[in-house]
Amino acid sequence: MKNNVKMARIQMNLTQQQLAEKTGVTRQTVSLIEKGKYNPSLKLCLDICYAVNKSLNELFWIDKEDLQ
Amino acid sequence: MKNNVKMARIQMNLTQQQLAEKTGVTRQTVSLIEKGKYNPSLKLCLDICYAVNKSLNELFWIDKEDLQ
DNA sequence: TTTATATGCAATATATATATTTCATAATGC
DNA sequence: GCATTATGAAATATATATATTGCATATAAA
Repeated sequence: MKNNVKMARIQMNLTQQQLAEKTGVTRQTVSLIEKGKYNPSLKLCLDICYAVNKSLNELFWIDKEDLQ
Repeated sequence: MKNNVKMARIQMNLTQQQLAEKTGVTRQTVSLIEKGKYNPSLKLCLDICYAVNKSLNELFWIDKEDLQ
């Protein structure tokens, strides 16, 4: 589950801890998502989008051929 | 978790059963997602997008003010 | 050298997405 | 009327996202 969360977070000058607080999850969850080790829920994806001012497509889109 | 899955599925002339088969889940899961009773995983959202040829933003975006 | 910050990772616990099975109902065609 | 298809829903089981806690390391600042 590759994504652009880390890049967007850094652009917004947020630490993992700060993004976690803004989205209501723990730092570990943010870390695992950035590392591509989790398959996050839609609600969490949306909360991350709101926190870093990006769209679902910008942060989470993966072309069909590139999934798995 | 309101979304546009049902509309897109019908546009593609797919039954819930057919969409479920294309996305590798059960009919019940498709039903609950269309009804807004589930918070689906990103991978399933992407699989649905591929099946109905829509983007994450088209099917699943919710403005911040409209989430809960 | 110490202290604080940022991140990664591992182990266990909990919540919930999803599967499985079953039943109900409405619509359609025979 | 009966059979089939499409959908909704409920009950229980399973897999996994997420929480919690704790530890390790690197970096920077004091």
